[in-house]
Amino acid sequence: MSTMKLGKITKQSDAGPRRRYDDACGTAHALELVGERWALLIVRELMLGPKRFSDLRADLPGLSANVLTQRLEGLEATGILTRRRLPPPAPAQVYELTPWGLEAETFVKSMGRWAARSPGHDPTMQISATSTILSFRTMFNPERAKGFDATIGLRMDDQAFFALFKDGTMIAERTPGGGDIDGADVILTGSPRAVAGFVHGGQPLDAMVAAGALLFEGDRAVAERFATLFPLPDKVTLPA
Amino acid sequence: MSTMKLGKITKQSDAGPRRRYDDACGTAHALELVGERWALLIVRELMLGPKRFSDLRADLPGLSANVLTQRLEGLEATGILTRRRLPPPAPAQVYELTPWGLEAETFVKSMGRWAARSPGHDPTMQISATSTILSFRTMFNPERAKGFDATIGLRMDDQAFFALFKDGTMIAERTPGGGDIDGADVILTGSPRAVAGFVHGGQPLDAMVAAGALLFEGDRAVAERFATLFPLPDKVTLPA
DNA sequence: CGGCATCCGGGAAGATACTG
DNA sequence: CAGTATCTTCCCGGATGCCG
Repeated sequence: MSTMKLGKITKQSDAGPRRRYDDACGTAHALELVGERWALLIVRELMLGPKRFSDLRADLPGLSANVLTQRLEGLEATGILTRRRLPPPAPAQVYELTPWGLEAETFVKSMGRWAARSPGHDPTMQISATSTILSFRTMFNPERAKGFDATIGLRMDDQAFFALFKDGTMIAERTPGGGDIDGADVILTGSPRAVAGFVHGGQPLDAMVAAGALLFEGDRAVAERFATLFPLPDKVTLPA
Repeated sequence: MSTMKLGKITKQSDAGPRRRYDDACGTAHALELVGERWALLIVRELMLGPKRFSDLRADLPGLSANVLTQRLEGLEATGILTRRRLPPPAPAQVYELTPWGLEAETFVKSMGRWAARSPGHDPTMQISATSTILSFRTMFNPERAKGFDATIGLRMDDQAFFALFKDGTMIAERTPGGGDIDGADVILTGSPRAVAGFVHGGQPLDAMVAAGALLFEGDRAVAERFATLFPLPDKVTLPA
């Protein structure tokens, strides 16, 4: 084997599914873009900002490196994400949604809201930090946030997020560097699952803190109020 | 091989995908419900009312009976659709979305709108009658329909549809029996592809009628106006 | 360690033929 | 018309290993 670098030639980086639907319908085309297994979950994980290959692997347990590579190639080829190299300080490669890729948030949330009504949906399973924040954006009820002005800081999986409430609106995002939420009225630290259990599952704050699942700092009343702003939709009752 | 009928015993009709995502995120659960190949397109085809097995096969070329059976079982088991037997006159079996299944229209349309911006989307391909009507619902622009009061009848694939415009709103549906659109201001008859070509593709009515692709009856001005009410979103320009 | 390529086993999807 | 049975193909998932 020589050291010749011919690898790229044989690569024939095809993107997209080999099996077509041959359908002009927009929905069918959407499925060709993000309908393959894991594709939409990868998009979801990038919704709050760029991530590295290994971040994606960590946040999507069960997804093999093999398939992740294929999906990233496909999503890049269709213009949903781009691959970018970070500046010298941390010369890592990250994957980032394009503006159009970001627009997928609309239907990703819409799908989540619909599926949350399924009798088969179990909200107590493993969940990623990104999914948790997106679930806030999905289930946020402006009515309930009337008159609630506060900032909530969240630490999950060594990342920092914040939710800023003002005039019945919410902005929920990931902080760029991973820090800088110190001025928040409340800071909650714990696994995404614990945070979701508190906010969506209605589990009492005291119990979770006592169990060591959640770390709490700041104004207790604000935290309690925060947990009421994201009501889950009613479950469907199957005709059966 | 004996003629013993043991088939049902070994059938173990499981529904849903064997491969799980194990993710509490609503989006992930949605993918377990309708993320398998063809599943969402079957849901789409039922969006305007019940259909028979063979209707679905006809409207989804490329989908084999094999897979259709599996999907229908899965979608029934999760409560997205039900199987119903029609009364004596036509003792056929039909598949019908449950109320919850119908709610999927929200994100089906949202996906379609998003994907229509894809550079890879080719609206001139084959399309089903149902998709065409759904594309009207998706792309309808109330602003452009201000002051437009009219009823458009459509005949596609031996089914009848209508679009009723009033006060800047639109109701677009399939007629139950397949007829009764005779009072419409305009009646267009042709393949879904031809209708979509006229409405979305901006192809001139005269040319299409001359080519025999479209049959036109009624008020020409109304027809021309109708074709302006569903502007497609701008295509994405890839950074390349 | 991050980003792949490669090989392998199991299972889902596709095509065709066949049955009540 | 409404599926079922069978065979083939190919995708998915896991493991391993290469290379910077």
